[in-house]
Amino acid sequence: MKVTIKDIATICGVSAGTVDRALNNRTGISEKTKKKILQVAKEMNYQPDYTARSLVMGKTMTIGVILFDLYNRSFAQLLNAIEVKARELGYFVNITLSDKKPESEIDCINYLKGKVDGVILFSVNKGEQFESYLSKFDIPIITIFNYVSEKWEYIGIRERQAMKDAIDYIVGKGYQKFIYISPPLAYIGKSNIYTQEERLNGFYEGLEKSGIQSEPLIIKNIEYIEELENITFSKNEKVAVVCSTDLYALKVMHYLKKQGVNIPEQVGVMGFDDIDILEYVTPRLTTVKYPIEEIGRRAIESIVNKIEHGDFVSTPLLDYEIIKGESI
Amino acid sequence: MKVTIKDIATICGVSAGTVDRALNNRTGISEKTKKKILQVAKEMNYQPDYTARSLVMGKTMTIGVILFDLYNRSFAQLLNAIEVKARELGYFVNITLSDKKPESEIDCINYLKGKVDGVILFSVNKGEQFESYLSKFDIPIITIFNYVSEKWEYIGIRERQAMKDAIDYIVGKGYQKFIYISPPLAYIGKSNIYTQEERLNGFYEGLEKSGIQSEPLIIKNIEYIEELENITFSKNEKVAVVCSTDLYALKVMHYLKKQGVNIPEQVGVMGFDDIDILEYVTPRLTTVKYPIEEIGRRAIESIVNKIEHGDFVSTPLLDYEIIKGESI
DNA sequence: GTGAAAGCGCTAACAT
DNA sequence: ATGTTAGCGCTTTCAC
Repeated sequence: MKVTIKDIATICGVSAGTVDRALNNRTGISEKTKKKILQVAKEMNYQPDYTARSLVMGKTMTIGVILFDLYNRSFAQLLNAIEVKARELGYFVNITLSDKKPESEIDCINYLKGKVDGVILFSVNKGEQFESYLSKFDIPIITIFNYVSEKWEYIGIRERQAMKDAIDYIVGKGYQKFIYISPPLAYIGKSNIYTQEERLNGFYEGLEKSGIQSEPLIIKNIEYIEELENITFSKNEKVAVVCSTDLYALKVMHYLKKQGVNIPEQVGVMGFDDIDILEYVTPRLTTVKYPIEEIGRRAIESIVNKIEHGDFVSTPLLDYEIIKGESI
Repeated sequence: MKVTIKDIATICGVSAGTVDRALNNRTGISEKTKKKILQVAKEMNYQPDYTARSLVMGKTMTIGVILFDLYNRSFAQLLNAIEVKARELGYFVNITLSDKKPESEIDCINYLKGKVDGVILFSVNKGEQFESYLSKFDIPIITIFNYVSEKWEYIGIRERQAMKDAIDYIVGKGYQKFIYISPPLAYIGKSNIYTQEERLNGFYEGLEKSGIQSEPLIIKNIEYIEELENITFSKNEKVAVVCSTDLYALKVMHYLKKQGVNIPEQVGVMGFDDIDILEYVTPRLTTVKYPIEEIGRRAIESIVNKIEHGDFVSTPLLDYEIIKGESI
């Protein structure tokens, strides 16, 4: 049967309060009794009941995480980092998935309500209505990647600057014509696609800075490969296809290879994310790498600090690195 | 502030017991009072306190999951399925990662002790000692993928038969020489690599059935690419490189392409898992697909049934499908 | 049909 | 230094 604090108290001939003092390193107990209690507890293989502790302390020792799904390759790394860091600080993690549906995200929040001490939110919602909803939610929330507003603590990377630098790099390679692929942009105004918008902004800024004249083609269609099918890539044009995510870039490369187009001579391809499977793909995709695990760890640290000491640990936007592959 | 059952009781002029009856559809309450209570609860936006409920019911409504990491591409699908199904049945999911270290897996089990009502275990441990350890763990456990012993409920796929069929298929394509790559086999006897062993068994059975004479080369070295570097693939030999996991196969293809080896004419490559990124890789890898999400769902269903009604729902080994690509 | 009371295992405030 | 008591929010038993 389950060993409780009471059992130990009875055996040691002390009260439950004293056992509590011993078990939790509190003051007001003699070394002698403490030692004895600790030993008995160990012998009996005592395991504290976290539920009871939560109830009396009003804390669940759990952090909720809301993501839209787990299919983005980098989320595995993110969750790994979150899980490890949380455990290190004595917290559990409860992951919920919104499946990219704004309504479903609200469900997740409701679901976590009362079950967790804080929430790490990669939001697909935004807007006033959503914010007023979030405001009623009385536990700490930290947003990651998709910015909601200045009211909410945020951790992210310098997406805009990263894409701007990437364009700079590409122009340096002699590319003059640009195609930009980012299907999520179709959801502009409908859901929170902050990171995607920032990347696009960086793209424009990069073009401007480099003085590129020709108008870029922006593809927001999820059937972006079909859009490419309408384009004939002439031998001496050097078109750069900039993709807002590695997955799009991989699909584009796959298509181009099938068409017998030379990469990077004829068409260059650029990705963003540096997902781990790039290691297995030829040619090596040129992309932007950012410290996703760092984001996870910092999010946990910050929210735990908020829970325990009242303040978030604010983090500057994290830096990135351009991975120079062979695709552009 | 938080609304409790007591608040509602006071407002409605009834006792807490009655509120409980109304909120939880219990018998012994008049329609009238029930309706009123429900309405007040809604108006006040009452949210039950799951911690308190857990304490009194002795159940946490949480299922623990132990995996070694999240980097295997298919685990995202597995967890997605688990998460969704668990929520559907009213349970939370608490994921812990053992990082492939047997000691760390024990930590995970200890960690989950008392925090969950049941555990889904993808074990890296095995052996008598481990089993006696598991036996002391007094909540239901269901093992997936890596079989521990007949004492533990298990859900998996027909790995052996799948690999056997795959070999049959490959032989049918005219391949006569075989290389088998499976680095986890180096841990034989040290950790639980049941699925990998089964695949290897299937490989041997397949060769035997097909009457292949030439001895296969079995590579158990994690530096398997380096091993391949020592091999010269002649133009007219048709060597089949069978990999126990898609990730190895991708790396092998990547290497062969760099070497200018023709796939599948000169060397054929076979994978196992059908991870989603295969979609982006040329040539399309031939591989084995199995219903990983089904495993997740069934594991949850079975363990919840055990928790609530005392019995697991036993599941036959699940079936697979050979995905005929262009790599072999 | 409803109320009162006990108690889940633990912590914290107040006595001694 | 230690014991006593109350109570976290809920469920459940037993009266009425």
